[in-house]
Amino acid sequence: MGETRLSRFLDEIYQRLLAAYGHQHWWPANGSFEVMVGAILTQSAAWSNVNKAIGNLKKAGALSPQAIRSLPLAELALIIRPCGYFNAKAVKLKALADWFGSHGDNIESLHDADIESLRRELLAVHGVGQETADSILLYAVGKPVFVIDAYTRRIIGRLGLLPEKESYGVYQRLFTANLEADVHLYNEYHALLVKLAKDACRKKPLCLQCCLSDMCCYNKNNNIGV
DNA sequence: TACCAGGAGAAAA
DNA sequence: TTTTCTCATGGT
Repeated sequence: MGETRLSRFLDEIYQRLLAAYGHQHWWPANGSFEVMVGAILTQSAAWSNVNKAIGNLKKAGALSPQAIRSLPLAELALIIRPCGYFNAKAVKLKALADWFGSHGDNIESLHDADIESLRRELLAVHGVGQETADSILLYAVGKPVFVIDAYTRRIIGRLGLLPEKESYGVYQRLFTANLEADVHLYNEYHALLVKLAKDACRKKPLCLQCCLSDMCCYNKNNNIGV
């Protein structure tokens, strides 16, 4: 990756966010399988509610791939009820546990797999879309994959780098083509974007908090296409 | 009361 | 192929 104005700009964003918020210590979970479960449960759900559902799974002794596979669907749904969409997510968790089982319930077995084939496998699992697959690859498996979510779109869109409705792949390439493929960097960068978006004021479209407020409309000011 | 939260799959157009 | 609908609890 060459040093470009865009890569310097993305690095500047990262440095400012890190200075403003510090390390985020993501993903907030104990172990890789808990990360995978959280990635499903957090779909269109507030993390506080996901925490309740994960707490319920722990209390029920059901936070393992074996337990999720063996629990009756209705019982699993009841356990994860606080995070919403519980019937749909119970089906998704079972599909994920089945997939993990096909790898021997062993995260180590995934470490040597190449990213693209592993991503294709995950996308074929019911309930796993691009964001969920990439969250699992980055935060559970430890692959250098940049996660794009609604928060990332909102911030990058408001900075003027890309239209908010641009495709997932284009958003992902914005980061991967301009940053070193580094697991720690991708981990922290995404977490910091989420932190900023949660702090930002939704009622003011260009209010991105003080640390980035002067960087808005980068594309217009610098005439750089991405 | 209404809106939103660390999406994705299925159905309809 | 693209858009719309559905899934649903809990906090603000």
